[in-house]
Amino acid sequence: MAKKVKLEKIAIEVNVLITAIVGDKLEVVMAKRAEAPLKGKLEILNTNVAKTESLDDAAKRLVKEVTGFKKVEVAQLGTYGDVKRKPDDRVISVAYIAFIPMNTFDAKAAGVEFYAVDDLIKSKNVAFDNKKMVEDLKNKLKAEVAYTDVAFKFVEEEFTLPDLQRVHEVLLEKKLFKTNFRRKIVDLVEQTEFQMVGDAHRPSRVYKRKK
Amino acid sequence: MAKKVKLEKIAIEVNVLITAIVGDKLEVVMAKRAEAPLKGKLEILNTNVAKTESLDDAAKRLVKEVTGFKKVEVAQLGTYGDVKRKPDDRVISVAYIAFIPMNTFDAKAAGVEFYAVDDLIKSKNVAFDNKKMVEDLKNKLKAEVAYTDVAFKFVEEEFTLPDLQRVHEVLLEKKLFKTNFRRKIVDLVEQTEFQMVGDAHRPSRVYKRKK
DNA sequence: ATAATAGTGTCTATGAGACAGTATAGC
DNA sequence: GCTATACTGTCTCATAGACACTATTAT
Repeated sequence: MAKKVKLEKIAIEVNVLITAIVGDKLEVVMAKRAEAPLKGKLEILNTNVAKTESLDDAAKRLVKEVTGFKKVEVAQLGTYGDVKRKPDDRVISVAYIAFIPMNTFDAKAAGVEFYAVDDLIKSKNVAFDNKKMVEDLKNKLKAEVAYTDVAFKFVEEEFTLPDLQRVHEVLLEKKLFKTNFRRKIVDLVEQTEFQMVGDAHRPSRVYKRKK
Repeated sequence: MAKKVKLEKIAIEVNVLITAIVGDKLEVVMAKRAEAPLKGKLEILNTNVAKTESLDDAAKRLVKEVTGFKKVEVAQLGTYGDVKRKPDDRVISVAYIAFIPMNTFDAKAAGVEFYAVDDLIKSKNVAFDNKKMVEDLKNKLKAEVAYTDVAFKFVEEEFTLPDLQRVHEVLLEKKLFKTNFRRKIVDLVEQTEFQMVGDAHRPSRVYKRKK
């Protein structure tokens, strides 16, 4: 019954979808390919994995290089291993999501660019199977926001409830009522002694997660 | 900013957690290691990936070899890439779940053995990081049963509602009320013209999924 | 008839959805 | 004052939990 299979080493890389809520859109950092194949098309940031680093560490290293952050949070999205996913070589990609809290990363200053996930999904300019990864990203976040704490990863340690609500709304792709949203998360957060000022309206209170 | 990284190919393999509901337990096929390192310890079935097959195909091939099934359903669990996850070589494992509908696979006849997930998690006899994979399996299924159709993968195309309920109960690790369970899934299934006979009690109707 | 499990009807408690209202900032 | 958004109270309706009841089979 056992079948003989040729044992060859296959190249492996890590792709990282650097992801943030920008305005009222879910966005991800993409790069224009500088070389053939598919020169000029958009691709997800990627790196090789060193012999001496774990997959998680490779993903975090890439994010730190791009953002300059000391600490980054990543989660696996999935591993993409179709034979012809890249035209030339056989490369298996372990895709990670990196969560960037809103308004903490100046992409322009870092020399990279965010793209709206919904635009990428409609685009014809995305390289390899990277559109599939972006779709999987969107679907995974949408599914998980309802029953996990993933939304907190898109805000800083201290945040306002309107901001946190916006994260939920963007990921769920629908508006929520303030009352109902707050009722649902009130047990998970606690007020700090701060509030946001400077806007021409009632200031929002600053909260943090309850331990 | 970019860092130079030694480019070496790392070995990759596919692990498959062949999973079924057996009685009122979640179980998975494990094998006793015949060779060092960790000879005698239990490990998840695994295979190399051929240059010409996708990761999914490698996982399905392994399951077909073991079960003799023509058609198998698999889903990715995650990819495990710590540097020292195996003592000798650097091997990255892409772990898959294979769903075996209840009472369709005679493990003894196939020369393999099911182990209860809860026992494995308590055991000191599991090789490498395979206990982590088993834990992840359990947690993923428990989380997903509530909001996905994963429970249907553990029953055949035609099934009884008591069986489907048992799948939910085992994965959720709690008893459910018949009425409430049926109310929740009634819209997803339709009765066939069959029923189960032979038991000393009222026969259960046979259902199938609604399209 | 008895035992055992399948299947149903329905009360109640909880939580989600909707909306109206009040509060507080800048201008 | 006006405008804009933060925040709160509460009604209603849908769904989940609990439990009592009936149905049908083998022995």
